[in-house]
Amino acid sequence: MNHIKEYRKAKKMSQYELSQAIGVARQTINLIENDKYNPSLSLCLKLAHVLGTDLNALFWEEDNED
Amino acid sequence: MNHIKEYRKAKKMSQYELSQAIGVARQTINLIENDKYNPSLSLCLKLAHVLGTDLNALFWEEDNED
DNA sequence: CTCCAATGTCATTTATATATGACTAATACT
DNA sequence: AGTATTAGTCATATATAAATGACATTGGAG
Repeated sequence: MNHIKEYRKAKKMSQYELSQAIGVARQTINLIENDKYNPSLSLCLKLAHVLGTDLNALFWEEDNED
Repeated sequence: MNHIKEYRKAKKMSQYELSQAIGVARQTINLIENDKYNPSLSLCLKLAHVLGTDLNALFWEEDNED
């Protein structure tokens, strides 16, 4: 799971607005928020910048490896 | 630019060893280290785990606004 | 120097991220 | 009640990440 939706809501943006700000399709945002697939690094970087945060805040889970 | 090569060298791993540890082809590691393309988030996460670091350390550049 | 491991690179193929258009289901507002 | 906006989802098409096999180059060790 990622935290895109939380950060997007905090910015009071719709999926459409976020998609336009980044330059991707609305469906792409929707699929990523719902973990339907696996965005590219460059898209992750754009998301982090537009949402005013960083990669770890959006995508990093400190997991235990067992 | 990313910092994969530095972290890989710090672990004294070859591109091949890193690729095997992650489960991708050696060429994939090579291309990513040389910024030839744009890895997926899941691959970035695996890299960070195997290299004992996190997403920001490997891929985040804090751009200053001046 | 030779030998070998590590790296860079190329061409081809396969898997999948992303785009596009459409439709439905909520949610919000009058 | 309605209408508009937002969000979830589907099917199809395209771009590109990643796999594979091969070959050339570099760098280090003997």
